[in-house]
Amino acid sequence: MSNIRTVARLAGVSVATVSRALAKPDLVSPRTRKKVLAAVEAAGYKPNLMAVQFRSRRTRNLAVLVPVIANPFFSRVITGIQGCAREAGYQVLLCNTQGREETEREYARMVQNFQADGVIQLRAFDPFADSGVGSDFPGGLPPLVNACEVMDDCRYPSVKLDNRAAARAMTDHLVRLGHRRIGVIKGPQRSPLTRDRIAGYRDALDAAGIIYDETLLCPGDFTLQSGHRAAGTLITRDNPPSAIFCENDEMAIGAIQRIKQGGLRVPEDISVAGFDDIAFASYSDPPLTTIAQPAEEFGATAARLLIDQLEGRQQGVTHSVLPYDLVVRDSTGPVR
Amino acid sequence: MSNIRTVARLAGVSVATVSRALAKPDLVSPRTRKKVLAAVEAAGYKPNLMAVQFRSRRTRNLAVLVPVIANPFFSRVITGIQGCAREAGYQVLLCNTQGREETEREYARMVQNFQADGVIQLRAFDPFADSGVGSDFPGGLPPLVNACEVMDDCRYPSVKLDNRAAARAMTDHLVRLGHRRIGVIKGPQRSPLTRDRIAGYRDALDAAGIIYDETLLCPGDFTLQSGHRAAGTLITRDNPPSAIFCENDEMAIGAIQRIKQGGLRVPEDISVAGFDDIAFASYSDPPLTTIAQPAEEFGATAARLLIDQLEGRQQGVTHSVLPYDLVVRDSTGPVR
DNA sequence: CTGTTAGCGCTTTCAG
DNA sequence: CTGAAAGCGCTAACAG
Repeated sequence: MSNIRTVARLAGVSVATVSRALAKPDLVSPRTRKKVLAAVEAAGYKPNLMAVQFRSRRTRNLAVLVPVIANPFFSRVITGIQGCAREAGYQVLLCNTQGREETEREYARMVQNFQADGVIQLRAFDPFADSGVGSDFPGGLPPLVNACEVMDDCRYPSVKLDNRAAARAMTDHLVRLGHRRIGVIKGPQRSPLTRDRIAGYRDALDAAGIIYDETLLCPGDFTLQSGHRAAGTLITRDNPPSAIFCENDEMAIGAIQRIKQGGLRVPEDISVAGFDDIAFASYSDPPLTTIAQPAEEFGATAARLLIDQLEGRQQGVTHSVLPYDLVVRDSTGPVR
Repeated sequence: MSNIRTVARLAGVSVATVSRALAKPDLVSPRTRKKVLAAVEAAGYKPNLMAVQFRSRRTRNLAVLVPVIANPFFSRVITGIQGCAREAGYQVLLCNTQGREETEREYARMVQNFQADGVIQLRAFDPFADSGVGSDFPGGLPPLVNACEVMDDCRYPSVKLDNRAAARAMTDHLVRLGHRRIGVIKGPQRSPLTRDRIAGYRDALDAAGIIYDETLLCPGDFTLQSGHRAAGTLITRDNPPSAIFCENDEMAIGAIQRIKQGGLRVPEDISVAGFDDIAFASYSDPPLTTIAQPAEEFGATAARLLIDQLEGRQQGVTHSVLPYDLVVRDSTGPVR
């Protein structure tokens, strides 16, 4: 394996010149540059990035903390992150955390260990809280961007949807169709997503003069199974809802299956709405009415924000809110 | 940021001793070890992994080349890789390649650049071919493991399914139900997966004395859309098939939608079978008959093989074949 | 514009 | 069992 010294010798210049010719071409005369490049070629030289990183104290790695990789929504977000990172010359270190705080803290430590330059956290949890870090970083703020599910009073740059407004828009849609008993299949209890979407749901109810009935809310955990189960609970109770708003598409798809198994039709007997607009949403039967989120853009924006911060191109903490889109398909219809 | 020298001073020992106390505790007396650990604590010392990696010439990073991250099957494979890597103290560098050879080559170069110790390739393409590498590595073989879609005569360790046998099992199942005109929605033309599955399909046909009719095969690209489109072609032709074998679940789900839109019922009018058994397969309507693959295990096995190779715990090139499982649900039924 | 020089933080011989 | 010393491959002052 040839190193920078080999190249220097071959080109008849110093190692510093080789380094410059490669990293900062305009600081070197065209002639020398050409010589160096030729020598690089001849030696089959590949810079040892480990050494480069070590010396320049930057890894160009971004650690991405994902609760569950195998989730179509997160997959899209990751795709967005990876695309933007690549363009900017960064790599993505994937960290599957299962939403465990200890695991998240451990991965976040990669920044202190110099394994990664920054962190993108896709969950509302601060892995640096009480870690005594902070003073080590400019502005006392570890290089983290919080995306998708964002902490309250987030001290980091963030990217999210206006979940409350989106949930309200969806509920309004159901109300306009005449529904007054609208069930909800919720996401994980402690998530701000869940709380905000419920708030939006209540906003719409209030505006329509419908009284809020807590017994219409069922817990879920964003899986197909939990949607299936929760729908079972809702449709077999006394006085079941005429519509169900699910906090993500997977649960909606699970719910639709359960409803049909109960001998009911969607949307004739009961309307079902989702959230996210994953690829499968338009292929469910019936195709799902849902809220489309720009998932790839979440990722790209988060990466952009983080990289700007890392490269000192950022003043202040930006909180970005991305637009949603109510997509009406066939799983919702007028109340009977 | 404290470094190893700070700790040495605090503990009243040399830096070498600190290094040993941390990396190879049994080479150091218990008393010294205790002193060092206390000093580490007091200084809030975190080893600079960049330096460690640089010095020891290992990154503990695995580069994973994925054609499309946003694909439920690959998501599961990645989950498996990441879990195994984490246990062994490795990180996963995610590389979304869109199946572009140039991008794959570029990412594979991370190994030569010392950004990653090894590569897991999920596609049947050798990113090191003709790169003149080889002599740099023990056994002349770059540290790569090929998983899921495996190259022919693969020179690397590999993990795959017996796709031919699996496709035959599925086709046999359809034949047993009385189907004799069985359409196929294929994967990408040049993929060994496609070729092997078609071979298995033909095996079953031959065994049943059914003549192979090439016009029953439709191209697809593993997306929902392509399944939808291809099914349209098949059901609107003269003498349409009574069953369709799709080379993955997404295309099957797309196909089912198209069939229903054509006013036909699944499986009464036409049976549909998939491949992969993604989570959505059991939630389609009707639930999909498919071939289950141990996706997470693909990932875990690939990671294990690669790490064994990296740590010199491997002699010879292992080719692992994982078991499939025919899962019969409701999308296939007897021919009318 | 280019060369000299001094390390980055750590691991690893090699002596003791 | 421990310390001294060398050096991994590269970058970044600093002089010229």
